[in-house]
Amino acid sequence: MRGEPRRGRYDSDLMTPDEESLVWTRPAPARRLPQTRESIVAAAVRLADAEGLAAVTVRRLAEELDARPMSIYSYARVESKDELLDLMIDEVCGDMLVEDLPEDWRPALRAIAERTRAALLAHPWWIELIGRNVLLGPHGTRYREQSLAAVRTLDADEPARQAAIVTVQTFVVGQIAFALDEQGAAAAGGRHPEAAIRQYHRQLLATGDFPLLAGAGPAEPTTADDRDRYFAQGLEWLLAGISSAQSPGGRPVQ
Amino acid sequence: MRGEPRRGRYDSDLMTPDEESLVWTRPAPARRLPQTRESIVAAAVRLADAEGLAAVTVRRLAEELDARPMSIYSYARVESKDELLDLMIDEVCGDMLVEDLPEDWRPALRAIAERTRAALLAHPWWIELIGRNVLLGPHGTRYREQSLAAVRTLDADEPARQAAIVTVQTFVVGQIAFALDEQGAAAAGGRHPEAAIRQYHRQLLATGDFPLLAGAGPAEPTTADDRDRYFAQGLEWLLAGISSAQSPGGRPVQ
DNA sequence: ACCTGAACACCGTTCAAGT
DNA sequence: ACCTGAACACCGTTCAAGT
Repeated sequence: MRGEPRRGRYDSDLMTPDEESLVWTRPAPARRLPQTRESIVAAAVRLADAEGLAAVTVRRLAEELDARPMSIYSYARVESKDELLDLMIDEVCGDMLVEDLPEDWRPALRAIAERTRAALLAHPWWIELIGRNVLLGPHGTRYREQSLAAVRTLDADEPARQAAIVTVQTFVVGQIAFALDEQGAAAAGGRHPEAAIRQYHRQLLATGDFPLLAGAGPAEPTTADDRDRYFAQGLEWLLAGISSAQSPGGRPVQ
Repeated sequence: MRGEPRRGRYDSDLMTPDEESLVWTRPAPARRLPQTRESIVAAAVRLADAEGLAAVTVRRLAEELDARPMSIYSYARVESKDELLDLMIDEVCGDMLVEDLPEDWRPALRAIAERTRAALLAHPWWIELIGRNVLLGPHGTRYREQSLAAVRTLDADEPARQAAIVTVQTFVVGQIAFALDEQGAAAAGGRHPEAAIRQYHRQLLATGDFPLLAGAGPAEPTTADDRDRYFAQGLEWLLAGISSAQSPGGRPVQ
């Protein structure tokens, strides 16, 4: 399959006269198909998912794709690593889109919140990139359109509808941010040894300055289950609050 | 005032025979008082506030304090730059503490939310550091105690009280995150030229795939006023929702 | 024109040498 | 013991040279 009849000793420009090994004993001709932008962005996202944003360096990415560092720029046709990050951001925005958005604002907002949460949990590094106009790209734009569609049936004035969108987005991002914070860099290499944290915590409580924390017992780390519950609970509170903005129910709370 | 009688030509070990300038024409003897941990952390926070987290490098910080890079580690008694960031994080947590926390859960949570928001707007880089156990330090611990104190009067079961805390924290962080995102790196150097964004946006809308965005008119950038309103509105919705968790009013929404 | 090796100006941190 | 200069192994990116 792999082995083709060898035609001559030096007919390949990959072979030099002093090269003694037989062609088929060496790895495939390194036919580096030039990577596409998509394949590079996908590789970068995979890398970030697996090892965190810090692992995404131009050199490392090149290694991953069996290319030279500077080729990343050429192949993906980006002018800087920043632009590559922009592409990664928008890729994840694509994961935040809900397939069949319900008509009603309440299930629609709930669906968006849950879909967004799932995407962010799958790509936690996305949060770290906030502050870079994360909803600017094509998928991000579609996401904004989706949010507008979700609140169409919310019977409130335009500012209230906009506030509802922002509030829900905001809530999701905040939830994930704190969830990631609590599990800490624990996943990302365990910056602080668990034992050290516990001992320090005991030491602080021993001062007597934190009666309520002390009363709460030995700070159990929040479980994934807890976080699911907090998310569901908070979201329902939010939706309940927003529904009070409905015109029939009265003026927006203020 | 500055000039003191010159006592001799070489009596200072800062002066060498070939040094021709007069003592008082040169800057003060560079009496580098060894910096304290506090002064170093304060300088780092100032630097981050003024030029962003990226500007906080060991070398730059040393320059700022007229010290050698490696002295930062000695003076602040930190083992890595990561630990310095931990100190910076906790410093900001100190700014999130409310002086006189109201008794009632509702004004208490509102006060915490507003105080937290003010601190985060003053130190926007804090958000980027989430994921590092931001509430682990002494001030962070006090902040957690404060949150527990705030919900004491909330007549709901423990999980609901915890959810209320998480939800409010979460909301604030999310709000700031999106606010920073919208103003983008605009402040931080303007990654994307305003004109380019507008043109790209027009181009996307021209596809007809975004009827609601198109109908909303030329995407006005959100003003600080808008953000204040969204924050206030969202917070009230949230508090209204939480109040539905009060035992007399019925079981927590679900 | 497209691709890329070498080099540049950074970074955090190690380490051995200073005092 | 405390402090620090030089060096190391990185980083993103420039640039000139290759094809």
